[in-house]
Amino acid sequence: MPENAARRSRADAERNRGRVLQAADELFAEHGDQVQMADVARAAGVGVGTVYRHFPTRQALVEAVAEVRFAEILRHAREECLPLPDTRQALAGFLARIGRVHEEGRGVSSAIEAALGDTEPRGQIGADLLAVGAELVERGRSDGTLRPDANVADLYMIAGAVAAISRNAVGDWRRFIDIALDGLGPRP
Amino acid sequence: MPENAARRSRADAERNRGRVLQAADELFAEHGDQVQMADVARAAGVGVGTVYRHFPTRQALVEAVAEVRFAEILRHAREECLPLPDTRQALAGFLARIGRVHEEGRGVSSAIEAALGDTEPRGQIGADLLAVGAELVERGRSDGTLRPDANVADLYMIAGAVAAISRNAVGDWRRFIDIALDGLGPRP
DNA sequence: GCGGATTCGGAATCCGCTTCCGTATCGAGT
DNA sequence: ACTCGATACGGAAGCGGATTCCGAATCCGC
Repeated sequence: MPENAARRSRADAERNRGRVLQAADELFAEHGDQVQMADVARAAGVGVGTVYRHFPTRQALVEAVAEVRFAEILRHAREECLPLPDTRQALAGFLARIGRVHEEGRGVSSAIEAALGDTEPRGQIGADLLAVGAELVERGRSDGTLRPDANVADLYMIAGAVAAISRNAVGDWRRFIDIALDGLGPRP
Repeated sequence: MPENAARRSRADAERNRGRVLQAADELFAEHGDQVQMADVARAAGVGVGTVYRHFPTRQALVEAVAEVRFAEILRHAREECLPLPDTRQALAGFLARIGRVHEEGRGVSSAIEAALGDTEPRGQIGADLLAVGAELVERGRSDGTLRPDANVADLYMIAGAVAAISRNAVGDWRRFIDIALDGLGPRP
């Protein structure tokens, strides 16, 4: 079941792409930014040339790994958080997943920051995440979980903060989520 | 007035160190991470070898620049924030200075993050900043500006978040400061 | 003003990302 | 099943930037 026959005709190429991506994910997670392209190639059992065939640049590889992580965050948000009846819990669960992913994949995370200067995803997944966030914030505003002037940008900003805190192990990000959501709650 | 005669006997060395530091500060602030050691040397009017004599590594140079910025934050905190009678204003002013410094020196800031994986200072200045923060938090707890369980680690964490947000231009960090301080305020 | 110690300058070296191209493999058509 | 053009592979060479090295220049106590 080739995802797109016009784009990728050969099966071995697809398989190698997957191997490289997985090897990169694991190595980045374990050794962080200091992983070299040659290491990735060796771990994936291919030559450097092959790595570059699929990911034209080190940064592109890092982004591809990042996209996998963000896709997971999006899936979790849609399937686990949106259904929760308590909006506060939904928001906390969403942010907590971001914290956890960045904490576990600290290496990936810092590699992304180093490569992109920003930890948030772009493209389709980014847009979808924003949409889910907007929905949660809207719900929060109408059910009184959030103050009336709360908006997606606030959530986005807090998400970035959670990512930075967990990535750098600068403190207890779970506590931070509580503080931030209290701050975004209705004014007394 | 040699700061330490035993450590630095020759005056020209001291002068060159200063030139390099200043050139690096300006270049990092303007061009960010992409500045090369040779650029710094040229801008400072010295050879690369001289840069390396004073800062054994690119990272060491970045850290030295960072220390200058953090010293400025510390000075501001002590002289401008501590004297403020309103603790909330003092905390906001402290955090705002962090935001501003990171916003203006975005290049330095990301270079630091790239080099250290963390944006907070170490050593004496770091300890002093922590002490000032502790004093502010203590005041806030006793005068009711902050909730009873607030602690320095919370402030430290929020400071890290402000730094990350302003560095990455991920949102309005002034608004974030308000939200975070509301969250750290007394529970209703 | 002299001499040893210290610092300077920048060419040479090292290292990691990226490119290039001859070789190996795939798979559509027969 | 076999052939052939197209596609992908591997890894050596190219390149750019950080770091090292060492002879020349400069400083400072005497």
